[in-house]
Amino acid sequence: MPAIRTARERAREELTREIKQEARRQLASVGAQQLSLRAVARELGMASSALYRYFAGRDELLTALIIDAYDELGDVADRTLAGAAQDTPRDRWCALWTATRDWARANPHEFALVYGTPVPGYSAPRATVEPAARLPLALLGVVRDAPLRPTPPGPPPRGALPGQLSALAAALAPGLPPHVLARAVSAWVQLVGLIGFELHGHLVGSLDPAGDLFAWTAEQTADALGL
Amino acid sequence: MPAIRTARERAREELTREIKQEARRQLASVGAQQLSLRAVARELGMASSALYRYFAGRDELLTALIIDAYDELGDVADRTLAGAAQDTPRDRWCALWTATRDWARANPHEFALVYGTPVPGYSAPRATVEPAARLPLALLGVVRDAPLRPTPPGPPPRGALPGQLSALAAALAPGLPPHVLARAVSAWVQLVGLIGFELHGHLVGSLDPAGDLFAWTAEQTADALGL
DNA sequence: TCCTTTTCGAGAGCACTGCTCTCGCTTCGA
DNA sequence: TCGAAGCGAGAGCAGTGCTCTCGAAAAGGA
Repeated sequence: MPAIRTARERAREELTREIKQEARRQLASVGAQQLSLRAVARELGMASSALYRYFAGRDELLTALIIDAYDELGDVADRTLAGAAQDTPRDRWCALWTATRDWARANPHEFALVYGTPVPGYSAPRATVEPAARLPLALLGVVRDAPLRPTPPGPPPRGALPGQLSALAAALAPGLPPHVLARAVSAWVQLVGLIGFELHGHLVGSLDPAGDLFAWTAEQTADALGL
Repeated sequence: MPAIRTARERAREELTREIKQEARRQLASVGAQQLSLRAVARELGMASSALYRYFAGRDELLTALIIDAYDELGDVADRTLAGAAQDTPRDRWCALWTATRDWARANPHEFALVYGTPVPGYSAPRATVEPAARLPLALLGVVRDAPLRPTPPGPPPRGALPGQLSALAAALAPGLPPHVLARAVSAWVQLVGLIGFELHGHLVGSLDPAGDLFAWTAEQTADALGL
């Protein structure tokens, strides 16, 4: 019954949204480190102390922004896949890569917030793991649902890795060979790592602009997976 | 003539070193974000304002720490290669990977400082690029000096990438085929990306502990390079 | 309708931060 | 020897996250 709510509840929900919205604006313009509760309150025309009625502190506000960022990236992935339903799996894979990079370049601070250095003493709350998994799940879904060319097995997993891989496969992609799953994880690391390198300037002077390197890496990983 | 210096010069050098040392200690314990000039000064028993005689500000102090961290990582790489001079190139490659991960796990805040989200509005000064290049150069050196098994060429580089790769090859590893150089770059991204994922908790619950995944990735990249 | 309980916003205040400026003291070099 | 330069300390400014209290407003039971 979302219609019959007290005026207080509606106001609270609206203000919570406005606070997040303004915080997001500041995040986009100055980054997470410089995000200031007082500045958010100032911009909203309220006392900074009043903000604590809605968020327990800076960390909780940042957590909300992290979840939003993960969800937005997950939405981008879902939309991309929906728009490429008729394409080959390989094209869907590359489309996901491109969409992720485009989002990251358009929202560098949001990308840094979720895939960069965590804020100190901050450990991701439970609520973040589900939205965080959306992008890797979308990537894995393309691999899972595709007819894969056979690929050479590569180096054998050792130690705890075979168990970890089979547990992961059982939960997410039953039937996927372990070495393919391992390569999918590698691809995910490459996707995020390469975007991070580009955004944080580690490629400046050698491989910047990185668009073509990025496209090559997407194809390289698709090859390795047998897509 | 480093012997004949005024007392002032010697004191300045020593204090500069002590400031960096204390800052490093704080960096290791609380991270870059929480690094406080005032706390450093307090610990050294001096007024915070006096610190500005030695470093123009927090950013400059952080830059000094960044350079130190890159150099320490470079030293680790050099020492590792020196200690593995008799090993096969493949073993040298894997030893570099392991040493890098070990250093990162022992110095997570330093790793985050150099490979994590840059501080806001901060762009790496010229002085950092040379020490920053030491680890990738060491990795590339192993590949350059090794007899490589022929590997399938993989997807062709397009757009600006062939030019970037040949310029890079000309400067660092003449004669290295472009697709091998591209894979070396990919491997570098994977090395740093995987360590970042592990340190920042992105693998918790699925592939953590990540030691065996890491070893597998090292071997996988070695295979791809023909090592 | 009244009255209690809960919710809320504002303000003051605390303990911090980075950074600047000034004021004396010490050291250096001509 | 004496002026200049380097240096440390202190006060101060503007900003931060966060807490506490107080009065007003809304909510809901009697």
